Amino acid sequence: MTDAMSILADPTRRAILQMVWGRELAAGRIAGCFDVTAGAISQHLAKLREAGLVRMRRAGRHRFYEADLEALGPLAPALEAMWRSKLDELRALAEAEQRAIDKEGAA
Amino acid sequence: MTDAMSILADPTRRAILQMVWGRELAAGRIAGCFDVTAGAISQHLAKLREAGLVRMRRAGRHRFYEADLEALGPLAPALEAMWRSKLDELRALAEAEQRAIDKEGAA
DNA sequence: ATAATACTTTAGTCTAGACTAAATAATAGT
DNA sequence: ACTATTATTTAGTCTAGACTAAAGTATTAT
Repeated sequence: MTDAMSILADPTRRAILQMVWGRELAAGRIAGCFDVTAGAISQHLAKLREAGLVRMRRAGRHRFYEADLEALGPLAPALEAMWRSKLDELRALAEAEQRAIDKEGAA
Repeated sequence: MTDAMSILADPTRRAILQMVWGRELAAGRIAGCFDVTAGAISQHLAKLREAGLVRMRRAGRHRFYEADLEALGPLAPALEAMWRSKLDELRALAEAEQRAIDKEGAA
């Protein structure tokens, strides 16, 4: 499970990566956004780090994580595109719903 | 396990996808290239198909599979790049070995 | 009809890995 | 020193999913 694809198969790990995409974030801040325990998130962060997909920096009792876009290679633009199209998808869905509501109101 | 990333986490499935990248191939021809049973490969093909990552065409008692590059979206170029750089990697390794042999011969 | 070929499906096993709770480590404040 | 805070590590559970062997489904050939 050392290759990037296997690491990124887990949805939680992808969500983490998305959170630290282009900005540092402390482990606690990350863990706070999920339903699972801090321990579980710490394990995910360790795997991301072992695979070299994120960098870590200690500061006092905090540990800041950030995505390593270089290390992701060709996957970096792919992920960005997927996340962007996911957002586009949701937006399109919302618009379709809005149109349905408008139509209903006009009837 | 319906998302493309989870489907592609499995190395066997990635190898299959690579085999049917840009050319149709019968299930049997594909299965022949792996150590696992034909049943196992059939299961992998079913998953790839359910996820829409490959297309299937019946012809007599054969079933031809081919990658659906459209469906892969942003992952298509990423995979191509990864496979290319993998090949480049292997080539570089082979050249390094050749240099080592040459050097040894000269000593 | 019978048999052979090409695949898939099913039933059941086994393991990787995601999770929790609790213990441990390291730093900072009082 | 003691306590709180931040995070990791460990031990152990539970489930998804990859695999096999065997049975099932089509299709073609004799």
